[in-house]
Amino acid sequence: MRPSQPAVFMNHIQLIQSTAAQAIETLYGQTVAPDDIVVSPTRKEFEGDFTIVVFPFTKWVKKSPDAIGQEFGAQMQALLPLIAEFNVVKGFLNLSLTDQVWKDVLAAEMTDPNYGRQAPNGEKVMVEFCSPNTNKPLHLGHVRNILLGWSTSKILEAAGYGVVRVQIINDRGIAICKSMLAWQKFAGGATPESTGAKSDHFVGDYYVEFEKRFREEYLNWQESEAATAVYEAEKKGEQTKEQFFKDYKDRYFNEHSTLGREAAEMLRRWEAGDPDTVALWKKMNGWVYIGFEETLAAIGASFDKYYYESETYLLGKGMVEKGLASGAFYRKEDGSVWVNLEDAGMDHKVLLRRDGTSVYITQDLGTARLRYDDFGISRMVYVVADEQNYHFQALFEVLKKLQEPYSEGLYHLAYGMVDLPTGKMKSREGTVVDADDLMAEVIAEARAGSQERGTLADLSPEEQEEVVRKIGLAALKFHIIKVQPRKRMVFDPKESVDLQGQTGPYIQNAYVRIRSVLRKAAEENVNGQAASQYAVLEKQERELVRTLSEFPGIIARAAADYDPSHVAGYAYDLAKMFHRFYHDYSVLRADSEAAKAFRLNLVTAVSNVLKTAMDLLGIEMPEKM
RNA sequence: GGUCCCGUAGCUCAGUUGGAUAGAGCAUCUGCCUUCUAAGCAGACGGUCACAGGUUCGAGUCCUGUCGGGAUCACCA
Repeated sequence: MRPSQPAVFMNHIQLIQSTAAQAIETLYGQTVAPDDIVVSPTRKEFEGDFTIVVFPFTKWVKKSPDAIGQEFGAQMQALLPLIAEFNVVKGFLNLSLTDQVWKDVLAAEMTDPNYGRQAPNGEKVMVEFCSPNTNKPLHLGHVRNILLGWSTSKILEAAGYGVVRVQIINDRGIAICKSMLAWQKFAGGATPESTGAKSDHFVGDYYVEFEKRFREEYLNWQESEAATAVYEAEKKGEQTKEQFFKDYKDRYFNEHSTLGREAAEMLRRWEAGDPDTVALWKKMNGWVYIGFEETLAAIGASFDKYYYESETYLLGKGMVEKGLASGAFYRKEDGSVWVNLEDAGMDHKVLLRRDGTSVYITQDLGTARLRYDDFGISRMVYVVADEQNYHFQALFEVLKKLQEPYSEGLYHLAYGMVDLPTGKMKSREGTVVDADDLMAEVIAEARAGSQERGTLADLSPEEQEEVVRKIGLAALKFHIIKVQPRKRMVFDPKESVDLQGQTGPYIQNAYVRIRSVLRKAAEENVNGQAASQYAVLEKQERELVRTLSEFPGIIARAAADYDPSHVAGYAYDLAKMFHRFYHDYSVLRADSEAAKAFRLNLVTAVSNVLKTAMDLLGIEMPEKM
């Protein structure tokens, strides 16, 4: 891969900024940092490519913004021959670059398929995402997580980082024991093979079965004398029986429930390494992993390494010892170990229980170190829902106190919950949207749309299905990834299968239209060689080239912010601009050979950028649709 | 109660370090396919940027407060 030049867009703006700084020096005798001068792309209702805001200059000269704009524009033009002309509207100086500038950047770099991607910068970053529990299949929340993690990792790669993708799988604990117990008691030896069920769903069904049986058991118990006695003894004020037992559920599970006791007993046996229990655990987790792999493959995500909590949950004690030795942590009289995070605006946090066992954060300390030892990364990104904000804040502070070498490069990519139009997803109420079902649904919708149009008739059934898969997944993925991560989002299944408007398929369609033009161009032996003869660019053509020139900067910003939605928004804007151009102008029937050649290069560049941008979002492009 | 996040059109969302008349899509209505793919284009309709102050030549954006929604504040994970 030949890496592209550094961001041209930044170069043009930076060039104008430094020239403006020079002009300010000359005209007003002031020294200003180029970065402090506001230069932005000119809004489309005005004439020009870039705009300088001259309002701030009134500090130095007693003139109207218009007068300053005029004299400043003239000075800029004198200093920078690339500026063809300028105009002043209110306090805004609009500069137009020469056609030659735009023709040059288009020809020099934008027709390269790798345009926008930066050369390796030698830094390695790890991205952790997905990280499911093994008792249930993946759902819509995981889908958002996976899309964010995958996309962020692709964007970091494009920005020049070496990327390691990992997930940590919560394969232990009471949840999977519930599934194990329910299977043991109620399955009668059934397996995914014997029932034909997708294997992670099969295991999830036993988790649901456990919860169902437990609920029945609890309801029955509530009628007993023992339950009434507990209620009478412990109710608070005027609490009704119903309210009381709602809150009492966890204590019932731990103190009275037969199923609860059995599940807890199973967890104890697992922790003790009981061979039968471990064998059952391996069997059921094995089923889950097969199902997860199918789902991940369908989404199009893959990982370099899997970490398992069963292997990491005891890690971190050594680091706690180290922190004690260095005085970063302290031990209470009861033997528990704590860290004081008050200087970071937080509380004291326990790191080891008084019996010496680990807590959640202890494990993450050890895992962070393990990953550093495994890969030598300098940065780690954790894609985890925002309910864990406090945990990661604390984790990062603790790692800083331990002076871990990667501790300045930690980032929690927090994202908001996904709600449905009907409200929150609740597994207890069966409103969780399953990942496999969701993908099947959007693909079915794309299939229906495609059949209606009949544009794929000349493809084989397999090829048609491949196109339909790409379209459906594009709709789903774009719908989710276009929203800023930190925002809670409402996911309306009806809207997610929309194929028109601000959607993935809309962008795919722009690409497909270009591919069609390029196929025709090849048939007609049209190529881009005469492009340099093209004299005057149309306004829409200039706007397209300028927008293309923003692409490297967009990638850089998305990488710096860990925010794929920037790329999504940009891809949509570019596609929209292209669709309008396509409607208003013809490539292959342009007035001159020069125009034909120039436009061929232009749409080639647009197709490259759209394809790259969508690739960074984990979305594939079809050749036809 | 403390801390953090969110609040922009009927709905879903954009809105770079403060800059021009706050933008898209969906929905509703109206036009445009013998012409490179109409999953498209153009137009109409739709706003007290939650509210109130403040800073500024200029605030959706920054500061303070209020209201509404969410998360979190375990020797759970």
